[in-house]
Amino acid sequence: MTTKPNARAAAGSVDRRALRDGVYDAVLEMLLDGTTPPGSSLSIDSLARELGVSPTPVREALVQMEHTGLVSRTALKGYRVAPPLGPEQMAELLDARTMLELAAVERAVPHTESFLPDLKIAHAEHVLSAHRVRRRQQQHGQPPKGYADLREYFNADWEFHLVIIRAARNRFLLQMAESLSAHVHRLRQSADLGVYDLDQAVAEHAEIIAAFESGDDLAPVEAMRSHLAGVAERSLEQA
Amino acid sequence: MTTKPNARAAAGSVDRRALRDGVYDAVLEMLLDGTTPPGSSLSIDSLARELGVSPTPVREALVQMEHTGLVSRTALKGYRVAPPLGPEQMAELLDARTMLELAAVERAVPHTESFLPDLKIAHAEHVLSAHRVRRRQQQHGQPPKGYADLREYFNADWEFHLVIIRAARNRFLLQMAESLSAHVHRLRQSADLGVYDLDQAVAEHAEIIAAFESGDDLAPVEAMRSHLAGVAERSLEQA
DNA sequence: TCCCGGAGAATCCTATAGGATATTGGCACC
DNA sequence: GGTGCCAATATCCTATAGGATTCTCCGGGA
Repeated sequence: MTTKPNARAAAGSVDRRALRDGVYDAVLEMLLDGTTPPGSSLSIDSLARELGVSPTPVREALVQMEHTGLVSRTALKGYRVAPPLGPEQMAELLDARTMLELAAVERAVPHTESFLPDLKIAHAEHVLSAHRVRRRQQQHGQPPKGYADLREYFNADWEFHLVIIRAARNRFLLQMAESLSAHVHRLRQSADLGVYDLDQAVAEHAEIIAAFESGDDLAPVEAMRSHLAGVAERSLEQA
Repeated sequence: MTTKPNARAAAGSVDRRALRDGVYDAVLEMLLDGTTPPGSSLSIDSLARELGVSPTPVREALVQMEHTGLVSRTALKGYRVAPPLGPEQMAELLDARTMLELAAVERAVPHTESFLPDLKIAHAEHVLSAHRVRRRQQQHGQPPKGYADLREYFNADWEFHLVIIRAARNRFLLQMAESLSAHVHRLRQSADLGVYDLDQAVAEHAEIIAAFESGDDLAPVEAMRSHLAGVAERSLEQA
């Protein structure tokens, strides 16, 4: 979290964020670390005390987080951490993601030239973070679950996919992808295969790039399909 | 708003709603009526005074509404009504919707038997509300934009599609559809063709039902594709 | 032993107050 | 006449207080 690669291509104006945005990020990190037991209740006041702020911004952050599905609200009762993804929900998530990303690839193909550099940069960062995780894994034994480098690796992986989805030039597709993003991250660390998945994921990403470069319009779709099938297989075998 | 057809199939327990939920509905209605000029600013305090509540629940309702895209927030500056959908965004919306709904139909086909009754019920309500709008249109001349019967017609139309999407048995697909719903409604009243669209929409819905009943696995997809193409054509010719 | 009811605590929800920030209008100055 | 600066206002954002609701626990009765 040293850098903020949030690509606001508009102006360089870094408009100040309100406190509730910071609380949102904090709670998000807390949830994605996997330390909070799923199903447990999230008390507004507890979070407020823990973060050293008043309940008001915490409430708003939770309202904003509700639509992601990471927390569920019951009126007058409070918020609870979303239960873990069962096998069915995992399959549904992978199915929905596949549908979305294949459609995105189809729409991105005509603009290959314009986004291919970005894709290569994202891939480079992915390779780099993978290398870092691998190194860390060899030095120390099994790292803790919510390791910072691992989180960064996840982000780089997802960013690779986001570049393609952005290239589809459809803000609603992008919106759908972002609404799925939290669940995808949760799935990855739920079945914590992420560590063993490194080489295959990188290789498959490379094949996707190669497919875009081939000039064949159908190749990228197939490459992405193959990649997501691999992700699905590796995810479900763990469960 | 005499009845609440919110189909919570779970239990009959009508858990009391908090005030902020009511405010959300009120603001939503206000926005979907088309009376609020797009791009204008939404003052928290003004809304609070207008609704007779304190700013606190209004703030939370707006936070919840932000992710729908109907309002846009700038930190420390406030909320604004989303600008109207330009031709490009309309095309993107229809494209995304088509992708989503075709995928949903594919996945719903195996469960045709179980949801076909619901679909017929939804269609009946659609026909009914269409009839009501047509009557009203013949009696009085051109009704005002945010007419109650028209709103109900829109809801019935969308509910028909939702039945199919629910039958796909993928909560993430459903989640995506709901995130699109507000924009679909806005598009309909933006290009206020809705009034002249009645017969064709009803007829195409009937063809979709017939396709599901035919037993041919591909027919429903084609029927839906044809319907959505018609919607797109009728929407874009208005703009 | 099991079930029921009520007191207390914890939590949520709304209202209000005050500090912080952005916007607007006017005035001096070039 | 145009431009920049400064005060005044409006608005947002956060903190705190109090009412309303739900949960917990414990004791009495069947």
